[in-house]
Amino acid sequence: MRFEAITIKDIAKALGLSTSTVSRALRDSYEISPETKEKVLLYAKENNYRPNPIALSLKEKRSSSIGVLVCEIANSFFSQAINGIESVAQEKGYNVIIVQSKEDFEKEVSSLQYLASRSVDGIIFSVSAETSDFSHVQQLHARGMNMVSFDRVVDFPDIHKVSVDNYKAAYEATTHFIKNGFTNIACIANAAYLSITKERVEGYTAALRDHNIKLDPNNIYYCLHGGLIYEEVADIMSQAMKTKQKPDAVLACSDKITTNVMRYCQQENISIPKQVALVGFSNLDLTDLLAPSLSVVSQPAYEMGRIAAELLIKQIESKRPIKDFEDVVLATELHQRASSEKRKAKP
Amino acid sequence: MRFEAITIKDIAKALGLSTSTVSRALRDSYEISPETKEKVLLYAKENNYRPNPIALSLKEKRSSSIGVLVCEIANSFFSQAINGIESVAQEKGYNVIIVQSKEDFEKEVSSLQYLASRSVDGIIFSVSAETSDFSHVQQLHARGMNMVSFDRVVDFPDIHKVSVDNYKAAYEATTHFIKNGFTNIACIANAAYLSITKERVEGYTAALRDHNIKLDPNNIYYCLHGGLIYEEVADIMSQAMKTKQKPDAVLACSDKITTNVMRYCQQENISIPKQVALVGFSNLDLTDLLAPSLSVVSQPAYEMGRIAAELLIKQIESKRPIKDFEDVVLATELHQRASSEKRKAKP
DNA sequence: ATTTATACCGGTATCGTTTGCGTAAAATGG
DNA sequence: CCATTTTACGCAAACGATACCGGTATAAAT
Repeated sequence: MRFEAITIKDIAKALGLSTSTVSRALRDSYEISPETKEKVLLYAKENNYRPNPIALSLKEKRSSSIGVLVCEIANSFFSQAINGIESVAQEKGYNVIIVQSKEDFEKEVSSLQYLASRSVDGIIFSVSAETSDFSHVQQLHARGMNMVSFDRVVDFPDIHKVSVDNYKAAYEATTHFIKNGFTNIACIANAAYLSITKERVEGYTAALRDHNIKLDPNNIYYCLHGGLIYEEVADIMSQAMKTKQKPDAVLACSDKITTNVMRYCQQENISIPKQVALVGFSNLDLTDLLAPSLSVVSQPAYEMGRIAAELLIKQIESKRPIKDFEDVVLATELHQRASSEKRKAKP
Repeated sequence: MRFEAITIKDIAKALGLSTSTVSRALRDSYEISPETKEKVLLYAKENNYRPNPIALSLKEKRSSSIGVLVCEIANSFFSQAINGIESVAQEKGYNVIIVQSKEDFEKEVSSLQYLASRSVDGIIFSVSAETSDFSHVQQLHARGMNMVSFDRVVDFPDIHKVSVDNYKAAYEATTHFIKNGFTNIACIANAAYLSITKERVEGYTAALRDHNIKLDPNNIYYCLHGGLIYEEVADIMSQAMKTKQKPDAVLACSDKITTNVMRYCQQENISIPKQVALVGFSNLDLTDLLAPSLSVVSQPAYEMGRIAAELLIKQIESKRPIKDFEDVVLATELHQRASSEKRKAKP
């Protein structure tokens, strides 16, 4: 079955005009008499005429759609970001095509290829945890695709970037731990290649250094698959809890890692924050309702999505190539809650 | 800036052939000599040729894209469902365009209009909480748009429907309350017009009846805006807690309502389940980590998305109009946790 | 009376691809 | 060696909309 819409030809035939006249009448050209315009407009309205966007795309060589690559839609951070992207896109008459990498490198490559082959006008992307080689992205970019790097940013030049101050976020979270009396702080980070991982680990180590705490490199753990699967995080936690100097606090560097750490502690009857304190990166809106209420670093996901979409669309619609590329860095928020509370008297 | 891709014309020019020959060679037509085919295929591969989907769409009168209308992306149920839809779409070569109604009727109408004007091949939709008049949907459907009704289904004929057994879900949840000794059970439902609301309220009332508990109509509350905003739920809760016979249990009939009820109880220092027990519809994957761990009715969102997408694509690709429309009803799962635990001795 | 201006509108190419039809050259048959 | 078939390719139309390039009719100016 097919959905048949009225075309400019139908109008022309019905009114005994040529297609060009109808087209001009619809676009309110000065060359068309008021009477003809009125007739055409009336007929178009009555028959609910909409210009065929596909024909327009072919002619204008643009599709009025933007692609979004994220690792997973069903993730609070990304769904909020997509929300922001979608809201801007809708305002500007673009539609949004979403693809997921599932933190898988192959799927990321094919997804980007897919977006390009669907001739999107531009792409907003956050690379997968498995991605250490960015050449597929760079190639697309070099071939002229409009792209905005987002969240997990890439560091090649001439590209807009939208991210948060991950260094500061991790620094503040770590400092918060230290101020509350925790000193043996483990850091469970995402895959090592990711920008966010590097920055967060740097913030973590800097905070330790600035507070004269010796860094134990073994206290830093990496999730090669982004902590998407529970076992990855559980293994790390069990490994960490078996070390001689058990960590007394854990900084979980992603949404999934955070919830999986919590789940692990619950299953293993590890009390938070008594045995292990926890601060996690998360954008869920009910972390305050968890047991214990969870200290989180939250990111302005919706805002990031909006900004990324605005930058991309501006670039798409720009007549000449953009020269000045922005590197937007937003602030995170640290919410201090029970999961990282200062310990009561401990001799 | 623009992303320029190679076309069939470029190949033709480069190889001194006509476009039709190239086209046929690429489609492996028997009319083309093996040598020519090889030349064309090689050149195409080397230059990474991809057929322009927009030109194809124009010719074939199909866009290979499907629209999805949900009330909100950043909602665990819908993001999981979208995940399912996207996975099927990707397999079958479709892309997914997502629009949100934000539970707003006007936005729903314009979003559907938008999808139609973007010439999607079909639409999977869940109506907004504010929608009581379905004529905009019905019109689109009558004009030949392929549509699958999903989650909040509409009841007009000749349309595929994918939903869960909401009646049974609410019946089981209510029965669970009763078995655990709760008798004055409030039901906070979504907007009254929605199919899910009707079915859930019916399941709730049936369970009461079957256990010889008199139904107090005042114990049923409706959220006109789907509980999207906190105040809507908070008002209902404060109203409920002011009644002479305070409810001892609350059945929260949507994701947002559930978390907002929890938030209200926390802010007002109402102990769950001591003062009020709670069972909520939710698809979050950390309800077991909440304080108290939350009893939930969860829906197979991913599976629902997959089925809806499969039905829709089958319908799109069907040569003749579909006669048999399916009404897929999946089962929910009731997870019994602390928030609805039986009370200890109470004289 | 001839030119010029203006108002209004049509023809046609174009975007990239597919496809029915036409046809030259090669191959086959007698 | 001629007639017929087969092979292998090109031409052109079509999808819907736009825009350049025209053209005609009427009216005004020379």
